Amino acid sequence: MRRPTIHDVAHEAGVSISTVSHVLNGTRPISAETQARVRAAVEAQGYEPNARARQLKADRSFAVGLVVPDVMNPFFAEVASGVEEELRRQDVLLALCSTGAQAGREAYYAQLLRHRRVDGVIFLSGTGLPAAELSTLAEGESVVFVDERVPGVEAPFVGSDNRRGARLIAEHVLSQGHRKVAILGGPPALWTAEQRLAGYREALLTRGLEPDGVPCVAGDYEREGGRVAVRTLLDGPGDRPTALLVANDLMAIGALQECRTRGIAVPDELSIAGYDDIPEAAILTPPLTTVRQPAREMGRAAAHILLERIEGRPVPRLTDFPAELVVRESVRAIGEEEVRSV
Amino acid sequence: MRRPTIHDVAHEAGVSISTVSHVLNGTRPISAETQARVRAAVEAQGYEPNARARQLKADRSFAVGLVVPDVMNPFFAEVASGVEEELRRQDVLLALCSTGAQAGREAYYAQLLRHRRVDGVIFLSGTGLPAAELSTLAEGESVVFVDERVPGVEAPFVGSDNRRGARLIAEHVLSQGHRKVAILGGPPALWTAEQRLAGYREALLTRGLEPDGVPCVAGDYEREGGRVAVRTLLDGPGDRPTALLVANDLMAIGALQECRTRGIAVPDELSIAGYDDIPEAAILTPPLTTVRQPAREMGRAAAHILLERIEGRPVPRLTDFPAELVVRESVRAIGEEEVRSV
DNA sequence: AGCAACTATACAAACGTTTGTACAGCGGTC
DNA sequence: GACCGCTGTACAAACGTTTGTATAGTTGCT
Repeated sequence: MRRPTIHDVAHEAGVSISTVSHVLNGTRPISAETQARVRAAVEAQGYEPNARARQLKADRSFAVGLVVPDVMNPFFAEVASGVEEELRRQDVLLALCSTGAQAGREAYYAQLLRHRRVDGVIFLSGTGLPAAELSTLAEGESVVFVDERVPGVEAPFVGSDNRRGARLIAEHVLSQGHRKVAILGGPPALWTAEQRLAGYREALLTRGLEPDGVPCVAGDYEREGGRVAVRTLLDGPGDRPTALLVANDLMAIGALQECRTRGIAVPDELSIAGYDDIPEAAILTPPLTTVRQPAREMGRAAAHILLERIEGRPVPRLTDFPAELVVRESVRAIGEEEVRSV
Repeated sequence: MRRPTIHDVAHEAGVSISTVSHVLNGTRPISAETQARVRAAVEAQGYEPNARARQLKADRSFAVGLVVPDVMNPFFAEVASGVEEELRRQDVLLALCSTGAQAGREAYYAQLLRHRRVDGVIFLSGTGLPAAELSTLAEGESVVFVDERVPGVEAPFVGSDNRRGARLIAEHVLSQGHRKVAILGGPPALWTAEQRLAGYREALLTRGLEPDGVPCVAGDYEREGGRVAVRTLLDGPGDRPTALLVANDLMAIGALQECRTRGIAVPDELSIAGYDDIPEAAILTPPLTTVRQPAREMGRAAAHILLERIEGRPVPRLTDFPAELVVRESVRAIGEEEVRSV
């Protein structure tokens, strides 16, 4: 049973196809009786315009891609959720592309999305793919980058002030008296990782600590990676640190797990600070002190900007959200006695 | 700068457009020299076939929709991840649709996806939308349901044995000596909720308990919902239960939080059993005893079946994965003394 | 009565492919 | 030397819309 086309409707209504098109789109005045007949025919046949034909004609697909390292990462999931929320308001479909933080897959999706001629792409890169690669891949499409900035790329960017966020939390742990801190950073190729590191170092300097003196290892922003990275930190030479600055919450969770298996009490023996404020952060034991980024808002903003840009309207080159310190219980003043609440 | 079309390439190579098409698709033998000239022209112009035109002609969009209550729910995120993984192997795009478990949005997306003529839809319903609604909405599309079964619908279904899973975990807590148990169920309209409830009751009967005698409230499968639901359970008449059967992990987390604020020790004073084995389950304090569903596999299978069905090949009506008991620390034998491991 | 200015509709081109059909050239066969 | 079959290519139709242009019918003005 073939689905009816505009021809079938026109035939049944006894009018031309252009007339049908015009009544359906309201593109031109059509007499009331003709409209009625057309609508009746549409109803009778259960006609629905063929979106594919429409897309060809309009040279628009009413879909945009979202390239993201991993939807299972709660932070990315929240960004994705915000993106979708905004797109839905305009009946635009979201093509979800998870790269697993693999450069090959990121390139694959960039290419696939371009070949498919989606109307635009939101990039949340997780691979540090160089700007040159990305911008040729994205060439011709409207693109906006979110969260993770790719230096040297000219597209609009939506993010939050990672440097300031990192500084805030580092200052917080230092203000609690910690002098022996260690850093568990993100993938060095990533801009956010670099920014957060810079923020930590700023805070250290302010407190009179030599940044190059603090142990620092690079993680991969994932739970298991955080777990193994924290091992090298804990097994490293010198005294064990009293506080850990971890560049994202997922790795902080890994660190927490490692501490648990080693029997290191958090925060009594070791304070741990995270970044992102994913939903899990609040339900951990102990609840994680971290930095909140408005992930959903960022997703929404990115989608909004992309949509505006697709429409040809001018958009901001840079949209910056504030990052906010969230103090919970995983960071404690040094030497402070544990207080059992029950 | 207009993107080149097949005409431009044909012109530059001095051949007809059909020749270009045939060399690009290998649809017909073309002499080596002609091929070379065409490829050179393609290269020179940076030609890329217009997917929209191709889709119109082929009457395929090479995209499928995934309707899901909420990507931020880790279980659904994992299913989505599996779906995407499978689709990627065939260069099929995934349109992500989050309904927020709202029937209106579920209907909206079903309609949008049909209007957009995606090649198929994977439904993970979260609203208990009646079969009649859904099947008309999905009419004409290839559809497969995953995880959440909609009774009375004829489409292929991929799920896991919720009833057995629930029975397993209920038997586990009962085997630990608990007699005063309470049930925190899922949304009554949902099939999984009903199945899990049935499984719990089976186990209760086996152990000689009267199912109607155990307190039972309905939750919404979400964290906050679990939290408030557990309140009514804890504040209910009669003795406080010693064990809670919670129909999914998210609600179990909510229950855990509520217990923490009330100062109820888990599992010492109250055992809690979950369902789904989301990644968070393992990192909670205490780690959650729960039932594992192979979410990623289910997603993969659903995508595979959908793809097969789109190709017109026969597919199984029912694909059932096993559910598996995961014993961790949130359920403890009754009366057993707490043993501090450190 | 004739013409201008509408209004409502029809016609046909265009969007960029894929693919069935036609045909030109050519070597081989009787 | 006419015919057959084969290879390589061109032509044109079709997919289902949207939209610019043309036209028929009506009204109103002089």
